[in-house]
Amino acid sequence: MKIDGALMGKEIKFKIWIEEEEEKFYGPGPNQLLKEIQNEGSLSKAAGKMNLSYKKAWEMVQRLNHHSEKPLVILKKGGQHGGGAEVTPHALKIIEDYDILQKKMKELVEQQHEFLKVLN
Amino acid sequence: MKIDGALMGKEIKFKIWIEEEEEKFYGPGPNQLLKEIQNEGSLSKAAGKMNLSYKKAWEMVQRLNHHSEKPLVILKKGGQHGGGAEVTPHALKIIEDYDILQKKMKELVEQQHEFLKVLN
DNA sequence: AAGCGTTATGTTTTTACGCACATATCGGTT
DNA sequence: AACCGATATGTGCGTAAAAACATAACGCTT
Repeated sequence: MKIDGALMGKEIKFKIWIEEEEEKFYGPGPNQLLKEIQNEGSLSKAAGKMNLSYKKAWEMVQRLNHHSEKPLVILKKGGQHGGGAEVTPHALKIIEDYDILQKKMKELVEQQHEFLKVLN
Repeated sequence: MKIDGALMGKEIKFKIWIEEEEEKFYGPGPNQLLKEIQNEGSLSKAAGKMNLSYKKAWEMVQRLNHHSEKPLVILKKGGQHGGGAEVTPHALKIIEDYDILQKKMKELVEQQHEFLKVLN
């Protein structure tokens, strides 16, 4: 059986994000960053895993914390291992919710994808 | 009754597009452009309505036609009115399908938006 | 107090992109 | 054949985004 979507190489893609006062602060990037921070316990290592400059990662964290009542990431400098980063329980909740919405969107798109046939 | 989404100014936004071989060719911009072309019968006027340069609009049309088996826009140069632009029935079908998907996505997001509460 | 690894921040360089501008082309009308 | 309005296409400039580079600050350990 032929699957149109794959054969013709056309894909429906989408992106979800959260913004406040015209500023985007949560999306695919920050979502992944939070997960990496959770794994690594370090912002610089998390950035490295994502092929992201430390600076951009740091700015992401600032935006995240700025737009949330309670901090999502806690950064510590100095100390035994030079410092570190950890995510709060609030962050875990947001990651989960974002992933759920992402999944539902994906299902919706896949249901609907036969409209690409018009392009043939 | 308080509506969290409005009060805290945080919004969930999304975008859908179609791409082929890493190249985006259909999204909110082209979708609106097709509608404007249908109204105006002219690519330059359609571009004007969108505050878009003629060049960018023309490139959009090239991409649209390039990635579709059958043309979505027919451009004519010269003649009584200097030329003109019109959309094909295929374009109308795509516009419709895109708008439907857009609407369903919007509904899904609105259902799900209570997850913003975590940010308070 | 010296060392270490990480966070924190500034400066410079490069790249990408939009945008204005200029000009050519076409074909029906007059 | 001159005119007109729209399509067709190239070029240079300015700005903004991204990347690269440099350096400071911190606090525990030894």
